[in-house]
Amino acid sequence: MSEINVKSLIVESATKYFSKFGFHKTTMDDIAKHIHKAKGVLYYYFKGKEELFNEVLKQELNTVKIALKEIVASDKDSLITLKEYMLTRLKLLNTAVNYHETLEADFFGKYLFVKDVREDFEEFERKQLTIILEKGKKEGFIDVKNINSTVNIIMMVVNGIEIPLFLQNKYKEYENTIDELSSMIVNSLRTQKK
Amino acid sequence: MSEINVKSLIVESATKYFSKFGFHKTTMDDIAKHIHKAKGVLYYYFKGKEELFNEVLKQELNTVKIALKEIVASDKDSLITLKEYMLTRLKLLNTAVNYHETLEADFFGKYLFVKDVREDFEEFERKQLTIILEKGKKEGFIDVKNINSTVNIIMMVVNGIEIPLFLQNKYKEYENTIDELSSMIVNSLRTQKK
DNA sequence: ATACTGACTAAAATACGGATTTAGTCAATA
DNA sequence: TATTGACTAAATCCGTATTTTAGTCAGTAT
Repeated sequence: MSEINVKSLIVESATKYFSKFGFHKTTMDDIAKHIHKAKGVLYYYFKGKEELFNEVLKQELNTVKIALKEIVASDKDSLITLKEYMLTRLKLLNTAVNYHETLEADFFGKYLFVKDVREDFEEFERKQLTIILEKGKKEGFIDVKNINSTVNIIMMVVNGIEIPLFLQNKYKEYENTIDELSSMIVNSLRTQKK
Repeated sequence: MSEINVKSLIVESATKYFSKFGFHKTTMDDIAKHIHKAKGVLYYYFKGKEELFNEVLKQELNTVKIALKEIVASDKDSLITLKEYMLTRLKLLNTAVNYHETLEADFFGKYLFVKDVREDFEEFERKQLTIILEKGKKEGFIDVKNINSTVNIIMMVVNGIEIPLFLQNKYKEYENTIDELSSMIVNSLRTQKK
């Protein structure tokens, strides 16, 4: 029975509950009962509920990270890569319900304990975008004076639309618009033929 | 005393209070006392608190509308007009505190009574952007296949960044990024020289 | 030492009743 | 038509009692 890692069982169960009911409506007892253990064992593996949630969130974002890394690593035209990156990012995050819950962290004082994981993800994204833009610049497809500032803009746009998209469930409705928005941004970076 | 329009006195006073304390922290009595009238008189001119707030919000947005109309009516290059439109829009809305309060309308069930005014403003903006793009298309500066769809994108972007900008007071911090974002969007619409 | 239990505690969330505030009404008045 | 101010009903506030739940820990088993 304990040949299977209990810690990962806990995370698995926690993922189910947090995803379905959210952080507040999930109790540590729910999770413990679900894996037929006493509640105390959760505190053997995790400092507390917040740390456990962070772990779940981290794993959720990790699958997104992996997919995005793959896109960035591809040897396609960097303009295509950028568009794919944006579309995939939004598509995958659209199903990341625990991430959705933490969106409130930015706008209220809520979910402050999730700051580290969110910042880590943001840093990751900045890095990937920088890689894409640098590659594009080197190859001559992309023309930007200041890469860092361009990254800021893209981050601002993709972060900005998250709330209407995810918290108001408008993703499907706006899918087309998102696609065209991505194209638009990519176009504005395309090296002009003079 | 009543040669001056009492209705506008009420709105003036209401504007002060709503702007300073917000909708919930302002009482009808506050407003009435401030103009040395009995509370009942407010209900002679307005159906209730919500209608009064709507009137205040309407006027607040109206000054923005007027400024934006002026920009759209100018005979500058339509690409410049578009950029000016976006920057002015954000700059003016940044100080529209009652509008800020209604931003929550979108993301919670709160402030539903403000729906009409918000929708009216959105319609106004779509109209202005359409005018700019059509003019640009006619003059050959702007190259878009579908104007309506481009309007959607621009609306999505400018609406999207409102929350971080206004509710988190990041306007000053992001002023540069906003400027570059506007340039970027404008650039993506610029007719390519082939 | 490692993994786990389950009773225990303290803190947070919830429920509730009573007091207070406040939105909205209306008959009277000028 | 414009305004008053007392009145009502609804919402908010507030303290408190109750319940739920996060987190602890001494003890058990392996």
